[in-house]
Amino acid sequence: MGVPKQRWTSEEEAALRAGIARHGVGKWRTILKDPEFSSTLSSRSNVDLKDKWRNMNVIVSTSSSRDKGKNAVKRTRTTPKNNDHTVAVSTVTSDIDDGIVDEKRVPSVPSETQNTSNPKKAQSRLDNIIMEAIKSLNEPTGSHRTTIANYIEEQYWPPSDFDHLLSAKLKDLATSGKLIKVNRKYRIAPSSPNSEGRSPKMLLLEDVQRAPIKIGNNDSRTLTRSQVDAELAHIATMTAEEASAAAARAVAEAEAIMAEAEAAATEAEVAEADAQAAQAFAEAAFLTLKNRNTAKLVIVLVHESFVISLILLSHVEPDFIIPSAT
DNA sequence: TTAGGGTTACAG
DNA sequence: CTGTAACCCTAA
Repeated sequence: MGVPKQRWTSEEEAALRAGIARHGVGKWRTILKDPEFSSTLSSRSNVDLKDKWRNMNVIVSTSSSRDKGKNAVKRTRTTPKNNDHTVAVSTVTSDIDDGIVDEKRVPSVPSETQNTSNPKKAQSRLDNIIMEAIKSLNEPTGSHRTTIANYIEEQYWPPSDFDHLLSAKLKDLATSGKLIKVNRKYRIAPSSPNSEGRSPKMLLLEDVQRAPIKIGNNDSRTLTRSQVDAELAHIATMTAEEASAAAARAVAEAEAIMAEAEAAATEAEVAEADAQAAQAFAEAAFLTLKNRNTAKLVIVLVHESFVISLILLSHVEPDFIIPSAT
């Protein structure tokens, strides 16, 4: 028929992103009904939104596979060893004031002191986040620092000194040629040296130092609502800095635990072990965070890799979700 | 209505 | 031919 394929325009993509930021992932119908986006997305159905979002989140398996060998590997498959942990996320609560996004990813930014053991992927996570932000903003003339900061604040949970870090990083990236600065606006350099190694929206918890952490493998089942509430109450009294520091430590420990779980899974080399390890990891991670007085924790398990998302907000309803794998 | 698998159209 | 993005189908 006359409409071969309706390619998504950047306006539509922006509307979708904004809609998701406002209503959350999965609320396609809601987004569509929002007068704010209904106009630009008038020619799209809720299913279209879902599909588009899926496409935008496709895990880019860092190509490098189309050389001479024929890698018939699915792109969603990550190699068991030294692989990356895709952090995606989802969840949310919404009753907070407007402007608060439901979906946040947690960058382990607070401690920018971890690149001592990996000169290869020298890029820090913040760098990746910045690149992603600029890419997502997709402004033809580049984006202002404030715009970038705003985007990151919506997508992640920035540390208190984030603005300062951002400025430093932007300057650094511009100096190193990864970004081009024009009239106070930053844009991705055309031939970015690492144009291959970036996954659009994945944050990686990577190469964690193995730590002697023991996974409490018992009946530490899902915590009850009241337990979480109690923790929450405690959190409410914490200062942003305290919570921030606690979260940073929690993330570090969670990463270590993840390394453990991953090792276990590798040894067992069985899908089932995968699930078990993931389960153990989830429980351990949660306990760790619980002890750290984290306000809100959301753990999502996915079949192929362990996906963990930690959300720290001081005054929101706690969510605790552990969908089963497979 | 949504999530996920499958199919088709298009570009490189 | 292959990979990607839009679109379709259907179970839950």
